[in-house]
Amino acid sequence: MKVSRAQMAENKAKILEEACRLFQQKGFDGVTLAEVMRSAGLTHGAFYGHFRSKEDLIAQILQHRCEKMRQSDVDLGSILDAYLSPQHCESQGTGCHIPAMAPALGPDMVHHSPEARAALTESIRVQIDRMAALAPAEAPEEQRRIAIRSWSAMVGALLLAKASDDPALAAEILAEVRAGVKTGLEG
Amino acid sequence: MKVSRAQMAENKAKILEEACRLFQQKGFDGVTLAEVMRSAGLTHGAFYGHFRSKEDLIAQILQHRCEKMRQSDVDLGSILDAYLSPQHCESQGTGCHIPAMAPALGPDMVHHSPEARAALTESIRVQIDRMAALAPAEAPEEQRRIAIRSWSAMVGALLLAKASDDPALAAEILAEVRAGVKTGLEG
DNA sequence: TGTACATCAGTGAACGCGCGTTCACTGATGTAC
DNA sequence: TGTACATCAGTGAACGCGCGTTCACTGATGTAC
Repeated sequence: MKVSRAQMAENKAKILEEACRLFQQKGFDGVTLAEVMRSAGLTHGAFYGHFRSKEDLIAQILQHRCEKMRQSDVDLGSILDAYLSPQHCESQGTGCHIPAMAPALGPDMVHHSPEARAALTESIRVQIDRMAALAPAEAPEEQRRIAIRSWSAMVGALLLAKASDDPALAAEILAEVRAGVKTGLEG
Repeated sequence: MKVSRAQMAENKAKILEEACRLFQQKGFDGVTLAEVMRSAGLTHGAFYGHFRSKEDLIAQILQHRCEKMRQSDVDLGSILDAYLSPQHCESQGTGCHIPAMAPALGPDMVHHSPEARAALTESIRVQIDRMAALAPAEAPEEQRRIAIRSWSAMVGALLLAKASDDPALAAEILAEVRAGVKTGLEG
């Protein structure tokens, strides 16, 4: 049953969106293609009409996300709150962006395709630049330093909070790092 | 071919060691039991003489590491250098400890057994306490804050550095966070 | 505008490989006499 | 101390399940006349 071109584009977008959400939640190996396609409301066979392989999927997701990041001028202050909130740490379903994907996909990036790695690396660069622009107006190198330290702390905090089985400890880690990063970004 | 009790204990220790090294390098799903056993110089069938399952293996490793951490009074300053050095980030083979495992295993900890999760959570607590003890002698709560922020930044930095396909960017991230943490720990 | 047909997105059964797990067997260990 | 035997750590072939991938088929789309 062929569908209209518009519908097909919509389907592909839906696959990308659902896959992104699931990878973010469970990591690359923790998600099956069948699961992705089911979430997108299709059968697994249709997958290969849109992507060459699972590896190709992750590369396209990262490229797509990186592009989106470049375009949008989000208020990082509010991202910080959302990103490091206990709710986000637990549910993760809402929103799908590089900051949230990094802890889930970073570790086994080594085994992914050059395309995927390049896209994630580029995302890291963009993220650092964006955070640097937010840092109090000192020398640019100092802004960059603050950005790198803040961003690292955010990624590490989310990872540790997710790994912890104690919600209180997780909340403490997120709160401390959120406070620390805010102080850093306010000078 | 039965082996002596001493040899058997040695074999189990070797399995734990090699598995730890491999998991740290490639993550839980990236390593097969056959690979672990081959590295330990045994055949894969022998695995179930020592562990109930792959899941049991990761739990025992984390418990073992946590215990070791509690006992040893390592100089964290030197750990910091080693941990955040570009060499360590790339090779990873040398040394096998919670700080280095956290970025590799943290993300999919959600899917592991309660035992494994508990052991890792306890390790996070121990690590925070140890770092807090190193922070300049202010109020204990302030020491703890510094420890959480520093440790998060270290974990995040290692993760981002590993994810990056650009060695220069990786080195920069590690260097900046190393410098930042040092400053924080020195007051 | 209406009809006939080629295209091709999606379906779902089937394939095949990899990996965790099992099991019958081997032969060295270590104990009982 | 020496011998006979039960134990059991390790071996390696085999199993079976899950998942990425393929493929023959379907039927709606959209184009050509």
